[in-house]
Amino acid sequence: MSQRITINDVASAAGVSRQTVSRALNDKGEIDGDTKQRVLDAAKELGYRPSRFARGLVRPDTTSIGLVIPDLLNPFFTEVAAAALEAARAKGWHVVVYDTADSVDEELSTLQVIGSQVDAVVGYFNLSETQLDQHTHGIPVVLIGREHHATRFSSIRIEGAQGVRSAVDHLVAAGHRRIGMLDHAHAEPSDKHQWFCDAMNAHGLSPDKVAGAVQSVDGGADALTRLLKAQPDVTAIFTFNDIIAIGALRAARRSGRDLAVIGFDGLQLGTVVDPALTTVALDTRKIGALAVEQAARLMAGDEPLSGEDLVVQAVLLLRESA
Amino acid sequence: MSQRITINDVASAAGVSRQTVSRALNDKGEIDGDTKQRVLDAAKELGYRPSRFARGLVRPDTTSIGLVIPDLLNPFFTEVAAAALEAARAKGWHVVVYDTADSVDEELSTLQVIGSQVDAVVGYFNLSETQLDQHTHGIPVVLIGREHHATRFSSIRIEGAQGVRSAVDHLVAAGHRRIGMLDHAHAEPSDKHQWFCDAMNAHGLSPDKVAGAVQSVDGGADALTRLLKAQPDVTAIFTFNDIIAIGALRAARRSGRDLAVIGFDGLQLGTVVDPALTTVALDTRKIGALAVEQAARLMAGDEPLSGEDLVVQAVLLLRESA
DNA sequence: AACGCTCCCGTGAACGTTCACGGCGTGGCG
DNA sequence: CGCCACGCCGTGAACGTTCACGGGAGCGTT
Repeated sequence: MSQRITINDVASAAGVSRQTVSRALNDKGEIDGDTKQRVLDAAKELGYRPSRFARGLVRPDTTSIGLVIPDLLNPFFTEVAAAALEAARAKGWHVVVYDTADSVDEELSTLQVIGSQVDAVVGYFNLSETQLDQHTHGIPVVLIGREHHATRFSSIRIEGAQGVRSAVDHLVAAGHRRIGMLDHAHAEPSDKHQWFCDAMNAHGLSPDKVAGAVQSVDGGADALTRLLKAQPDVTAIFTFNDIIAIGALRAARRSGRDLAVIGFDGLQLGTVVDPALTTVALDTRKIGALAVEQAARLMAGDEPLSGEDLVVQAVLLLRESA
Repeated sequence: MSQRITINDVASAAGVSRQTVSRALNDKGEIDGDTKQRVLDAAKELGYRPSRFARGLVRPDTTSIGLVIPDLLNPFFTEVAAAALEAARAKGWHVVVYDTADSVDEELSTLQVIGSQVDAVVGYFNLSETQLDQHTHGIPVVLIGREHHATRFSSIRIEGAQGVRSAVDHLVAAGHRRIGMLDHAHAEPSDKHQWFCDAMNAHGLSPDKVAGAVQSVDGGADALTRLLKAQPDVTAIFTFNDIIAIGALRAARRSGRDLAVIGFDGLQLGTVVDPALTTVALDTRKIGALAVEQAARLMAGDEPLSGEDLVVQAVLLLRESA
């Protein structure tokens, strides 16, 4: 029936041996021109396709890593993914991409199947470390934006306190005193909110004008109008991410208000809106490259990067919106 | 030295046989609880990691496809990729993503290495079919937005004439007569330019107001100012893609001009700008899903999709910019 | 004529895992 | 006591390819 066509089938069809077929297909030399052509014809005729597994077994020269992303359509993750892809290509690696839709179930089912396909995993997870450990079949794991404990794991740390501080400094220097924030809509406040509070306190300002926003453009617009209704005297805002900031920007312009806006992420996207978005930027290329580099060290058993080498600093990126 | 740790190493370390180790690691049953734990400990101790090749050889149950994209940072391709990822996940497939940076060299080097890693290839190529045939090691290939000839290949066709026609109809109905176009900057005009000309001619309008634009926001802004300088009486424009359209929109607003703009692609991104971009939309989800489905049929040897089932129709998507 | 070299080509072995089978001990039942 | 069933474990074989080696034919040189 639908048996697989092996190199032996091609060999007997062409009247030669395995090895000769192998030589013909891999441009090895030590083969006559005519025989080579005959073998190639036979292979095409039979629809022969070498088994990547058998080849990988005997010549284990290709490594591939899994890249786990919560939502590829979110431009931030797209940028990280593109950076990781580029870094991996430079090493000659293959990257298998998984989109978990920010769901723990999807993460689990991804992990289930990932172990037997890749040599290391890099990305974003909501799963607990215990669960990661359990389902990951012993391969190296690099967590982005999250702490780790087991030695098999490693993590890229995102450090934003200074960047947010600069943003608030900038707003204060421009004369703003009543500065609000649009945080995410989850139950517990984000890291960014904490950084914002610290920065405000350092200026003796009270960080009490906060609203939660769904992570979308409309969510940002919505949250801004709510915040403005409750706190009409706000003159500037800082947001959880650029997407929300863009929504806020739109809402402000539509209501004819002059409002300074600073986002977070540093997306390219921020340059297409008008005014271009001032933002606390993360170097997504660095994040991707670091993650891949760290995976490389973990796999090779080299001294892994650590401490300061593994943190990505957020920095204020001045454009037009503040 | 840096020899690979095999199942046999674990076996002798735990004082059992291969098979028992295999059972322990795969939750197979037929194994004592204590022995299982001992094996697991030994495996962790040694840092054992099963070879995906050996496993794949004996149990060939996982299929994976290659997705080749010219530029992941271009939101259009991101959307296609996300759709393909989703469709593949539904089938339990793995997707290896390659970004070729729109370069023929990168396409070649990608192909070089792709054959031994995936069971089918889906995506965008500039390479000639002969070259594809040569470097693709006999695996099925699905070309997006491009014709094919060999039977091993298949292609998803993008049909935009009607959509562009609707766009021009819409502009004409709104009273516009002097309608320009911002095409891409390549030597030969694009398909979209042809469609545009046909639509204009159908209205007895002359499609002579055309400028070439680099595919970026700035490129679009730039091209628009050039076009407006040469043709000051233009009241509406159609663009090669949404990115260019967004640039044009910005340039128009900054110069205080009231200009109707219609883009092409239907990106989500078009909703974040203000005014939201009216555009001739392509169903990226359908493109991705179709490509994966077709790859599935090719691999299974089933009757492949053909004719009308393989075309994606562009349709006018009215938002605010026209 | 013997030797060596080059050009082709074929044969065992190995890669690391799982499958199919068989075996051994223990306990229960007739 | 004999038999079978069951739980646990080990041994050959197989998956499909490449590597290392060996060998024969043809030709030129000594």
